[in-house]
Amino acid sequence: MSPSGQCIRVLIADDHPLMRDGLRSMLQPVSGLKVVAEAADGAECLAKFREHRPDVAIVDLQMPKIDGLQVIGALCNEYDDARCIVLTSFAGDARVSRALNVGASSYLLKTSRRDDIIRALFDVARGRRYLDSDVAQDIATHRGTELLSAKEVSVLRLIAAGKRNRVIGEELSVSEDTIKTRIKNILAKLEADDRTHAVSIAVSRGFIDQ
Amino acid sequence: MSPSGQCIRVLIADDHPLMRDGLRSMLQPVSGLKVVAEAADGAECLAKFREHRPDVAIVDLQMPKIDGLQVIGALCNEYDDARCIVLTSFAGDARVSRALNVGASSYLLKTSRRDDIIRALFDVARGRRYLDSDVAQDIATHRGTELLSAKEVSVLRLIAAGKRNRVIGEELSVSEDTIKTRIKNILAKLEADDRTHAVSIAVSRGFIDQ
DNA sequence: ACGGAATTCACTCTTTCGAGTGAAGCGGCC
DNA sequence: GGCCGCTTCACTCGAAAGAGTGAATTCCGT
Repeated sequence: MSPSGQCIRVLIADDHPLMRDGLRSMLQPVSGLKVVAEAADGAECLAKFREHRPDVAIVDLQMPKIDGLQVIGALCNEYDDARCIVLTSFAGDARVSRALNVGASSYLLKTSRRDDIIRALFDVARGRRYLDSDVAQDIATHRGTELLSAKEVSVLRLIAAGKRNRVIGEELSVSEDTIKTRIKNILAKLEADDRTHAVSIAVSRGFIDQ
Repeated sequence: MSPSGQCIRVLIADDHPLMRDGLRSMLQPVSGLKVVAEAADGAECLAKFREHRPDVAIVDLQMPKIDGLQVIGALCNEYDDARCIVLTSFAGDARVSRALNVGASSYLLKTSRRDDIIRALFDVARGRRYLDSDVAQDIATHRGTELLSAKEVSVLRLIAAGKRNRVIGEELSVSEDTIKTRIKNILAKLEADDRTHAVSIAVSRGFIDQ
């Protein structure tokens, strides 16, 4: 059933004690699964993974110290057979894409049903990917749309902070006209009506946080 | 220990199965507490509360069908002795204030430690209020700042949707100049630099969602 | 090396924003 | 009644934003 023919060994990484309790009590009664470690932040997650080498790690994206994305990236880099499942509160195609790009095998929402989570665990342990139909739908919807470049995201963040184009240009060491061009491209890519709308869309789709 | 001298009877309302599991398994071993019902949405929460009349209800704010705020408002209206604890993922002084205004006795974040949640339950069951130091700090910081009026919030929502002042005026059936005045007041109250900044602040402080 | 995409900057022109100011009606509260 | 905050509307004016175009540059993959 698991790569080792025994139980699938699971690591849980989430900064919410409640969520860890919920996961553990959900997985406990399932035969073929065994929670071997828990972590409350990114650094602890890395350490516990290296110590226990679980078959699957369930990782929240927003964690103290080290971001979940970085943790997954580091683990997948370090171990070819690392299998990570993202379990987070927020959808948004950009977040999903980034997670899959750094090596995650699955992206689950915390609203998921028990069955989906358990099925994802078994699928991922076998080396498959598992995507929720909602989540898959989400990326499919925006597949044609180009993701924003890093520079465009940095502009968006400064826009959200209330900076004017001239100030943004100074902070990023480019001309105000360049900022205008970037914003024009951002508006086109996000199909936004103006800068404010763009920030709203970017937040809901996960390009920028908060 | 509880109002009835027996166990404190608890209702859990949360649309996340994981979170309900976590709460139940956290509260189960605590003597003096007993989870008597669970609900996965607002309507179910109302029904289960009326059926079981728990001593304390732990309610998530974002739930399907009926919003947590409305549920708490209805319950506190219906029963003088209804005690509700908000347990949610998001901080933000506006959200906290609204919850307390409709009758909630406590506002906890899902990042809370087990001890805090259990202490809140016992305090609230005794008719006291319980506020996390972080949360209390949050409202204290913005105490001097006036909350936004309903009309101002409606303008903010339309701004976030990318509408221009003229269009917002048409949709709300007032003149564009009135919209400008409202925005000016919003910017002053939120100490925002421009409309985009105002939306960012409003989202993070819980005046508008998503 | 070549083509293409991304990036940068410039210039014009119209619309929109936001500051500043003033004024008037409405409602609650002391 | 009088104060105060909310709401409404009006008018001016300068600053900022966004549309539209064009063009040079760098970087990347084939």
